[in-house]
Parts: sequence; C-alpha cells; structure tokens
Amino acid sequence: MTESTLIDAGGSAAGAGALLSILRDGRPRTRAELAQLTGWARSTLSLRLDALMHQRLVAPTDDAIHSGGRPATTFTFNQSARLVLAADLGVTHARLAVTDLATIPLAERTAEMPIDRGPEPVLTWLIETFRQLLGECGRSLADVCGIGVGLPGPVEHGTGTPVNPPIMPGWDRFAVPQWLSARLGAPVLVDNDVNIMALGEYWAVRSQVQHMIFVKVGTGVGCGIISEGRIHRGAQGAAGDIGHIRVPSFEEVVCRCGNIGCLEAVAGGGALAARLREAGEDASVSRDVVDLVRAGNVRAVQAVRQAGREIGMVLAWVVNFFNPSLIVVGGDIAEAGEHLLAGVREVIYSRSLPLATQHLGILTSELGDRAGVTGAAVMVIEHVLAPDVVDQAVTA
Amino acid sequence: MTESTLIDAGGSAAGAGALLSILRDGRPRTRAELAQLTGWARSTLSLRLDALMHQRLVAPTDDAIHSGGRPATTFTFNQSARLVLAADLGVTHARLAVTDLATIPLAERTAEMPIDRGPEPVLTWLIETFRQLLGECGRSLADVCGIGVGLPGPVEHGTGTPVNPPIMPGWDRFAVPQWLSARLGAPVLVDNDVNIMALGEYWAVRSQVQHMIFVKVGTGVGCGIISEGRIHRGAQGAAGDIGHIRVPSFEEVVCRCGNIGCLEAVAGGGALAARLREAGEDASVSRDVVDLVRAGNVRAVQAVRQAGREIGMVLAWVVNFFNPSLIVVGGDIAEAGEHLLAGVREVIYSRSLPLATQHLGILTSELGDRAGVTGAAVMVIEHVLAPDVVDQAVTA
DNA sequence: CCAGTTTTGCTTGACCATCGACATAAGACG
DNA sequence: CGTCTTATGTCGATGGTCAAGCAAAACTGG
Repeated sequence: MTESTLIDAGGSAAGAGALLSILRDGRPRTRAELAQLTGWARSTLSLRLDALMHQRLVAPTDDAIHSGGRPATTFTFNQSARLVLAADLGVTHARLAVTDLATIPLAERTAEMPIDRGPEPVLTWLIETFRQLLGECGRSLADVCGIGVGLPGPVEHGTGTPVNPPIMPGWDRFAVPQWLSARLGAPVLVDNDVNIMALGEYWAVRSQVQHMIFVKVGTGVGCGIISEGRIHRGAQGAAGDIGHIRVPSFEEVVCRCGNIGCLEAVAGGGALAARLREAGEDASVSRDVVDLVRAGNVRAVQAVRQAGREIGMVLAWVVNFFNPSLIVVGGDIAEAGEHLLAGVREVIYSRSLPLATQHLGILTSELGDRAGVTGAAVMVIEHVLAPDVVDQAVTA
Repeated sequence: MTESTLIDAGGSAAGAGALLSILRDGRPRTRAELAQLTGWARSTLSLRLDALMHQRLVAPTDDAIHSGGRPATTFTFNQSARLVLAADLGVTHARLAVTDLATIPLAERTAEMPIDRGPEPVLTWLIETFRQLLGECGRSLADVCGIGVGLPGPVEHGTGTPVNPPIMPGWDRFAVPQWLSARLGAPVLVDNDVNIMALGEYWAVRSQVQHMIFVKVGTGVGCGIISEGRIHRGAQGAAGDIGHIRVPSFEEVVCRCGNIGCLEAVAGGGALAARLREAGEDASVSRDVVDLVRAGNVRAVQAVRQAGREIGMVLAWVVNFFNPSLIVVGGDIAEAGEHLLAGVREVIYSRSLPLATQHLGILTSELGDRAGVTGAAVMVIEHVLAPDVVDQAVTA
C-alpha cells in the first residue's frame, strides 16, 4: 500500500519539472522556500517533491536549518541520480566519459580512434568502452539517462545524422542515434564537435553570459555560436564556419576547400605546421606546432601569435556583427600558451567598437580538451532535465 | 444570465492562447480539427473557443463544411479584433500607421519630423497623428491593443529607452514606453529601427525562413539579425553594427566614428554622396544619390554597384559565420534599383562556401520604406498575441 | 525533562478544469 | 416530409489543486 501511494503521488505531479529546474542550481532549499518560489500550496509542493524524490532526482540535504523550532529539512538536486554517457569523437582520437547530472566526470578515457574506420567499428568500440567505464564506477546501463556524441563534421541536429562530412568516410547519413539507442536503450543526441565545445564552455558561465562564441583553433578553424543560451546552427547547420572566411592580403594562399585566402589556410594548425616545415622546423601536424611552442621555438611562437592576429581580425568583425559578451578560444593551438590569445586580443580591442568591447571577455578555454565531452554531457542533461521531459517521466 | 455564462466561460479558459496560436495562420478550421490539433476534449475546446470569440479574437467563418450531416462551422482568427499603432521614426521623417492584427494598414501617414526636436515634441505630434489616423478609419483608442515604435539609434529593448544615441539629442534614457502608455493607455514596445525592419521583412517569410539578415543601406549601414525567428540583439544590444567593420584597402578613409576604413564610410549613402560631390555631381545626402541613379547618372550607378560589392564582402563573412537562409537588402540606396543588389550578389556568391549559399536568397526589401512600420506592428502583435498574454487577457 | 516553537505530514471539504456521454440542432438525401 | 448523418451544447463524474486545520515530530532553552 505504501508502494501504491508513492506511485499515486508520482502519477499526479505534472509540473514537477518546473520545481526541478528551480532546484537545479544546487542551492539547498526548504519546503517553505520552494512553496513561495513556485506559488503552490504546501500540500501540492510536497506531492511534487515526493515525486521527484521517488525518482531520486531530489534528495534531502543533511544539514537542516534551525530557527528555534523544528528544523526545516532542505532539499537539493541529486546530481548522481542518473548517469550520462558523453563522447567527443575527433578525427584521430576520442574522449569518452561517464558523468553525473552536473557534468562531473565519474570515469573518463581518451584513446586513439581514427574516425575514418567508419561508423560501425568506431561506435562498437564506443559501446564497449562505455561498458568498461560504467564498470569502473560500479554503475550499470540502467542508470544512464542519455548519450551525447560530438562528431568532427556537419551534423543535422534534428535527426542526429552527419551530412556530407568531408573527413568522415562512410558516416554520411549514418543514423547514429538509432544505431546507438537500439544497443544502449537510452536517448542519443548528436552534434558537431565545435557546437558541443561551445556548449561545454557556456555551461560554466551560463549565469552571467547569454551570447558567446567558442573558437576552436586546431588543424582547422571553426566556431560555435551561442545566442540567448541556445546553439545557433544556421539554416544548413553550417553556421560558425569562419575557417573559410577570406582574409585580406593572403590571396596567394590556396585552401583545401579550393578557395583562396581562407582563414584556416592562413592561421589553422595545419597551415602553421606546413609553413614552419618550409622554414626548416620539424613539424607536420598541428600537435607538432604546439610542441615547438612549448619548447620555446621562436619561429613557432611568432607564427602562433601572428595566427592569433589573423583570427582576431575575423573575430573583430564577428564582435561588431554578433556582439557577444564572451569569446572563448580553444583547440590545440590555443592550449599552447597565451600566444594565440595575445594576438587575438591585440586585434579585437583595436578594431572593434568600444561599445561592443567594453564588457567583452576574451579567454582561453577553461575546460581545455575536456570541453567537447563536457558539452556532450550538457546537451544530454539540458534535454533530459527540461521541464516537459521531467513531467512526462514523473507522470509515467 | 447569458451574459454571466459567457464571462464564466472566459474565466475558465487558461490555455486559450495555445488555441489562438494555431488559428493565427488564418486557415479556417472546424471544432473537430481543432480538438485533434490541441488534443483537448470537444467540450473543453468549445469552452476556450467561446472565450476567444467573446474577446472577438476568433470568429466563425461564413462557409461551412458539408459532409452529409450537419455542416461544421469553421473558425478563423479575426484580424480586425484589435488595432495596432505602429511608428517608424527616422532621423528626418516619420511613418505612422494604424494596422490590424495581421499588419494590414488601415490608415497610414508619412511626414517630415526631425527626431532632433526632442522626445516630447516628437511624441506629442505622434499621439496627435495617431488620433487623426484612428479617426480616419472610424475606430477609437479602446480598440488599440499596443503601440510599437522604432527609433534611429540603440535602444535597450528591455526598458524601451534609447541609450547613448548618437543622432537623437535629448532622447538619451528618455522613458518612451512610460510616457506614451500613460497617454494612450496601451502597452508600448520600442526597438531600434533596423531590428524592426528585419522583423517586418521576416513576417512575410516566417513560414519558410528561420534565420535571416536584414541589411539597411541608407546614410549609414546596419543590419538586423533574426535567429530562430527571434531578434538577436547581442550583449549590449549592439549586434548588427556592420557599418563599422573595417574593410580592406580603404585604410585612408576616416569614419565619423573616429576609426578608419569603416564599411559605412566606404559604402554608406552619406559617403557615396560625398564622393560623388567631389567628382562634381550635385549630391549632398543619400537621397540625392538615389535621384542621380534613377536619372541614369553613370558615375552614381557605378558608385552604388561598387558599394554593393564592398557590402557584399562583409556579408560574405556574415554568411559563413551566421548561415542565414535569407538576406534582405533595404534602405534608401537599395531602393534605387537593382544596382546595389547586383554588387552584393556578385561578391557573396563568389566568396562564400557553396553549402551556405546554395539555398541562400538575396533579395531587395519587399516592403520597401514600409518595412519599419510593419515591423513595429509585428513587434506588438507578437507580444500581445503570445499564448501566455492571451491566457491572461482571456482569464481576466 | 518540560514548555515553547516551528516544521511537517495528513486529512477534509471546496473549487475548478477537464472529460465523456447524452440529448439536441442542422442540414442532406430519398 | 421523414430519416440519416454529423455537429454542437449541456450535464454529471472525475480528478487535480488549494486552504485550513490538526496532530505529530524535532529541536531550543530553561
């Protein structure tokens, strides 16, 4: 009978999602506070709180508030109620993580895994690795509420399928969500890797920032755009493709896209490596540029700083057009010290309007190479913990 | 008693807003169709439909659907249930209109009205003119559900007040909404004129287009940005300021903003006029440039086309970054024939990525100099007919 | 250990939104 | 003109929500 009352309590609690979204900031709150915040009667509130606690999404906090009489129990969002499987699949290597509902990693692994092995081999490995990671933290698939995947190419976010990816042979139109969810039994969300990195960085600053740009400077150059807290994907999901913007006075540089003077062909990691090799340095891929910079190679440092200036020029346009309050620079090259950022800052602050730059932050990625996997988790969490989804889960 | 039943029907109909947003597409629908679309019981649906009909926001359509039995009455959104007062205040002249809830103008007037007369004189004239226009269409202030105003400078949209406008002496921090709504007794929404023009153009294509850019080429150059059907204003409300992006190879041109090589100083109507005058033509303001082009003056036509190319260069960057599905070009200079658009198209299609341009439309403004006033009406309608606002109005 | 204080859980009755069923209205068709 | 079909209005039943009240719980302070 107690069992059935609990289920009944759950069955009547549409609107619990709104309650959860209040509690998701992590602050412990008493019933009285929650009743005031929601505007519900205490009885109604208790009903919905019960529903959320029955789902283990909310738990009573240990420390109670003493005010002379009976102490009020406080309640907080229970981050560890569910697990998220997050994957950031790059061109050559991958990072997988099992996180809780606050993106905190419980187990994580990076590995060499070339994306060009094709979808089935890569995703089979991904499932196996997720199983191992779950074992490491002693949890099971039953606790997993969703899977987020970032891919290094254009993804039609509605269906979660890659479309005409230039560097992912065999992946075109492969139905990643169906394939994975059939085998893992949880909803699967897929997006472009840069969008996901932007989302990951946004998560950390979401209370202060509404509009931001995440710039990834790796082998190529791309950016993720966040407008009013949502990813702007554009009409064909091709937004943020700043790598193929033509920059002035480089008309002789030919890009792999066939055009001339592309930012990527001027300031991308691949281009830097090629140019340094021509100058006699030992560099073939963007990682080598990072190593040279870390070793204090003057030519490499100068090249990276100059790349920062070229990228900064494009970003100065972006600042005037988009007026973000934050630009985060990430990717391999950005992680090779402050040189890239220095170049970026130098140009943006001299070129953009004061109104747009006076409150503009320009920072390196806080999450570094974890931005992608964090963003994949954020994508899942935002979806699974959205009020209407929670209502449905609680009512069912 | 019938009266009170009607009011009771209204009093219980939270959720009517959702129903209205279905009907707002203008298609007549039967009760059965609406019940299916909303998922409500027919009785519930009738209740809410009654509430909307009591507010005169929905009306039965004349033609019924015959299917063997009793014919089903169909219902449509009643555009003429309320009026909107829309104003597009420019630097030197203004356009005011009284429109219905589908932005159709019922009375309209343009007049010389320099914005630098200051807020109180201009707004007093505005109120008087609105009163006259209402008289012309035989309606009263009681039917007005909102007032929309576009101003030629930066506006903090949340409060509706201009902030540091460069060309509106006396307007800084003037509380336009309070001043007007105290005198007209309806909600007042204020925004930047370019944002409003973008909204006006968006309205006509909203069923096919999610992301678009409206470029205004008048004395200056600016653009309005629409992402997922919403205006993107940016962190300081300064988004879309492409007029002060630095374009290559014009480092000698000094802009009124103090910087060098600004797009506006190269391709704006004011700059074109100045350059044509230097060449011996009779031009002092951007309107004169339009007149020269219309008269077939070769120098003027070439100047405008070249301006189109310069603007197109910036827009090519914008296309790569933002990936809109539509670019609309408006403003004085754009209305001087297809010359500007030709220059814009030329550069965008040659410079941007095929993925981003293959489904990209580049058009001149359909609404022309009515874009602003239409957008002002749209701003009001979107606000007043938003589901939650309708629910509140119906329940009250 | 007891009185005071405040939270909490539970119950009750009232209210309201919603639904399903039934009766009635309105036109089509023979 | 009656019958058939479909649409629509009405009414009672159901269930969610709330306010109020009461008893129990849990801690403080004397």
